[in-house]
Amino acid sequence: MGNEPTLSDVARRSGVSPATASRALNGRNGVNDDVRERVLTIANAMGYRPNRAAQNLAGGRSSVIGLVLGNTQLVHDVYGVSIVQAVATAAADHDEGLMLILDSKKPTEAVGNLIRDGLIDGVIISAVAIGEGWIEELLDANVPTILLGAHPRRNDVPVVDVDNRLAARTLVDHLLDAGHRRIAMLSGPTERVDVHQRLAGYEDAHVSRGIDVDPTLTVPGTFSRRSGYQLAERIFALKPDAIFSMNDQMASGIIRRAEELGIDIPGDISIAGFDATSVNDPLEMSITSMTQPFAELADLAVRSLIELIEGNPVSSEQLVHSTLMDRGSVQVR
Amino acid sequence: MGNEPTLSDVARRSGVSPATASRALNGRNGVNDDVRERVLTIANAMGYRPNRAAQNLAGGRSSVIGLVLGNTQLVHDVYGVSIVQAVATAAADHDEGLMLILDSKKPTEAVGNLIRDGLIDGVIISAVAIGEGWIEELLDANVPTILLGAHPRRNDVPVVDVDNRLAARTLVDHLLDAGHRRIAMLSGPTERVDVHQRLAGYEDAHVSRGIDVDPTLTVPGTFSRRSGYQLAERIFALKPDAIFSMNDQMASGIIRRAEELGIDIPGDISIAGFDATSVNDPLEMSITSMTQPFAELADLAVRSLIELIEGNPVSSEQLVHSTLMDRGSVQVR
DNA sequence: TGCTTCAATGGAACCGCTTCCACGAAGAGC
DNA sequence: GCTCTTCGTGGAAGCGGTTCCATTGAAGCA
Repeated sequence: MGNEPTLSDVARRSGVSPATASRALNGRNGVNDDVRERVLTIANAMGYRPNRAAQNLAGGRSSVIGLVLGNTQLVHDVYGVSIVQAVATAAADHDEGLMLILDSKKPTEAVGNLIRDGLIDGVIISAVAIGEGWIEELLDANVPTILLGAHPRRNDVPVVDVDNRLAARTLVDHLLDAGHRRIAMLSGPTERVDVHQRLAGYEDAHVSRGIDVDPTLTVPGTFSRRSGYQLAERIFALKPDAIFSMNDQMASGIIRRAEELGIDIPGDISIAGFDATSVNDPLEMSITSMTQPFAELADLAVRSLIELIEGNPVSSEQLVHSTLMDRGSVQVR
Repeated sequence: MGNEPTLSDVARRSGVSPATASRALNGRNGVNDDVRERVLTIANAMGYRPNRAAQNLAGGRSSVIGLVLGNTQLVHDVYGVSIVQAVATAAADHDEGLMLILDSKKPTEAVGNLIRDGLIDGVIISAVAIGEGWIEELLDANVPTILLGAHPRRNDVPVVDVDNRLAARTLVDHLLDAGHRRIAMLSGPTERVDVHQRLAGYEDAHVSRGIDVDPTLTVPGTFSRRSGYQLAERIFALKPDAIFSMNDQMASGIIRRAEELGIDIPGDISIAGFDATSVNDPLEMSITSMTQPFAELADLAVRSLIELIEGNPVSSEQLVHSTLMDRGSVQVR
């Protein structure tokens, strides 16, 4: 089995210099069209693939990006898993390698090393990692970075996220349209930006109809299913018509508790979630929810990161639209 | 901000040639001890880190390995997720980068390209990917490969796996010890090797006590929770004392159905699972199960792959021991 | 027609590291 | 005391690309 063809091989076969061959293959201009075509054809015929290590050494890019998730326990984290899967796919689509960085011990160092080692060109940091102090360091480390989900204290790093505010508003509008008026909300950790955004959306929906917002209807959760389960009774005690849970996992916990208490969902209380991950467990009741457009988010994040790496400007906030999935857990009153 | 120090910088500062510095840093012999120490100290002080792309170009290794999962939907796959997390951690522990390959479209090409591009040195293929035809190609492609979970038709590739047969036997012994005699089994896809191994373990346990194995007690499932739920009634109809489900997810489906049918677990029927992932959902009943020692498996796989990459022999099958987690879903009769 | 300008191309340096090979000095063997 | 090894070391050649710079020939212009 002969060795892999190199650029020189292609050049020789094409009757040009390596320099020209390189230019032709990389779409640089200053190459005659017929020459370019010939080189391309021959390279293709030879099954030529550039050696990335060499490219990287010479040119600076490795064509590998990192995905940082911090020390999440993926097993408990549907959102995180979805992100991983989506970003992996998006990266592949853009012909980028994807390096997974879960190292919980010293991620700054890990990422810094990866960058310095020349192994990756930039990183996508998932919101699930945000809040861990080391991220700050990383953000200051001057590596091309895209945040997937906003950071509470940094607005100098481009963010890609779902339009949380609008999504929440859409969902609450749906609830209001269905005739509900006392809409309890199970929110998430208050330091999270998306939580605030969704809260704002909740308020938007109320305000636009002149309905007062009752702050006592909001109960802070932790995004875990258990948290929904445990806080369910407290929420039921608020006597809501409907419950807006900031993710499906908590909603599922609430439903579980409701079953035990003999509360009929959606007969007695409507419920709506977020992330549209309830599809996760086909045995659980499906939940009306706002989608996280993972594929879109991931694609946008990867594309933006590439722009950043190539030195192009990227707008500081890019929001992706979420759509309502009506799955029947909201009943018209 | 000055540029990263290079090997030459270190060499110059140490008063030696780059060649010697390289040898010193890489632990090659033929370097005076005091020289080596001096170089090491200085390199350390300068915060020197080798540029991997350069190392790779010159030496051949990239210090990045791939993890191939095929086109699984991670969201539905606790096992797969656990593998990802464990392998990521293990790779980091061994100072290897981890490239995630989920590309479902043309993974052979993807992996082949990654290897040829010089981006990764070898791959770990998870059992969840096995059975997809392209794996065959990949295995023939002559890249260092470790299988995490046995392949039905290949024994020429080193395998790392849990000792399925012994584990199943241990579990069934536990059931038998508890006084159960009619032990129904919800197995997995019959083409899977681990399924056969666990079946063998089930038989081992029976045979060693002179108990006849009743093949009608075995029902094939698909490892999904839904499958457990759907097959539950069929299993209940077998009037078993106990059920051995080949993973916790199916067991959880069975339990869900039992709840609905008013069957008391473990009062009426004991149940035991596999993988010990039931911890996944704190709201579901916990299930007596055999552990998948993910951390160990991953570590062993990574270490073995490194051996392979370095040209050292690796035994064709390495089994990791599983332990019984008694979580109370088995009741003594 | 003669000179400038520019597009197309090749030559060569370089990215940072590893390793082969040559060389000198010191220790071993006689 | 004089070769023969052996050990420690430096020089230099790549690894496979990219890119700067020089060169050339043709087109453009007066």
